[in-house]
Amino acid sequence: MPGGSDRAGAPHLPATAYAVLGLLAFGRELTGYELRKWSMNMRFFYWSPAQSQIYAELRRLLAHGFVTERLEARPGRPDKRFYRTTEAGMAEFHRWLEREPVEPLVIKHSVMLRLFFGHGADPDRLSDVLEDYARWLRQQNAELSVLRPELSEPFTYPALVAEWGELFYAAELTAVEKMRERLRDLRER
Amino acid sequence: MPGGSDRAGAPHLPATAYAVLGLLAFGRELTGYELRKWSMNMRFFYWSPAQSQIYAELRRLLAHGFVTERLEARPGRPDKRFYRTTEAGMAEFHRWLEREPVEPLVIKHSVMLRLFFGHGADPDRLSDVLEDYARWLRQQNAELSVLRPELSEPFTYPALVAEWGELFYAAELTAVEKMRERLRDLRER
DNA sequence: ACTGCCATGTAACTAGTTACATGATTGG
DNA sequence: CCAATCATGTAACTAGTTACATGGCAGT
Repeated sequence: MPGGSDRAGAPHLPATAYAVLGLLAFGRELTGYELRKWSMNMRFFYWSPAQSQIYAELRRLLAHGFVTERLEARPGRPDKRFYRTTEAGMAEFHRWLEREPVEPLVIKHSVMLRLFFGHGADPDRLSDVLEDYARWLRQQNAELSVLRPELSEPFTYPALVAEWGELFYAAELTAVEKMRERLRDLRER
Repeated sequence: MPGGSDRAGAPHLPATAYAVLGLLAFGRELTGYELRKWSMNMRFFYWSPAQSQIYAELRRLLAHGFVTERLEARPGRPDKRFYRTTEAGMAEFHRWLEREPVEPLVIKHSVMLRLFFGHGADPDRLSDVLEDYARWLRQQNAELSVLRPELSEPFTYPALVAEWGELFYAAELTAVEKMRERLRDLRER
């Protein structure tokens, strides 16, 4: 199928492919390297794929005809590769965005997982884990509040998501505080 | 290495293995099938592995000597297999819980992802996506509030996590409402 | 001189999913 | 009698990671 034009309806690529395609849909010509950095800015709400995975998705998108590749020769090392969406790519992006059913939320919340198994642990150690997590949450929020004002003009929607992210991390922080209280109660009882 | 006793420090199994081991650490003898149902109760904060994955992890835990297997013959079909933690398994469980560094939070938030790329979509369609998500969030919360009171005695910590889950979904719900307002503002402007 | 960033590439691996098959038992 | 549940098993696949290699260029 790759290489063809996927005339026969939904190719449902993996989510990572749409993430890459979506980044290119902002209209700029980007390299795999730049895409990787962008995808790292999405880490607040979407796990960042490995570098090798980005390159793999680009090859796949190219094979589907959803992007074009422009090569720039760099003597003595591999060509630099710039990618751009095609019309077919934009169409597929819109189809995904507007018609593809939304996949369920995926969370791997390792902190909750440990608290879930808390009966096997020292409550103080659990409280430490929660405190570490709270620190990390504050860090995320700080990074987001730096990032958000930088998102203007074509990035209205990313700015919206950044705001959502801040709400998310703030809410998580208050929940963590409540859990630490609960742990204190359990210990005192 | 499998088959040995992992005397030489941390074997770092994948998170799924610890989830299974942790469930067994509640002390009951369980089948793969039962473990799968339990793991589905953890879907609120930890993605549920496929059935085949649970069985694979059990084989791995067995090979590591972290669980024992008891067979029950069932004429005409495969033996029923009951699993139980060993001392080594409990030790490994505690090591993971208390000393293994906590993995970072993994989220694949498909709704945020779509909103992030919202410039390519009809705002009404985005609002619909958010509404669907809100409905799902309310559903999760309803299920949790049924589940929570059932968690007593040895399940104090799971109950705690259920409470956290409710806070999580409720907070997410208010964030979604705010995002829908923002979309309305964007459309009216 | 050294560090860090730019930029691509690949091999080997592991985690995980999908989809199917088997067949008994329970409950309406 | 039928559907759902119990219970295991397997093959084929795909998504994704880890770890390494290459080498130029910019700044301190």
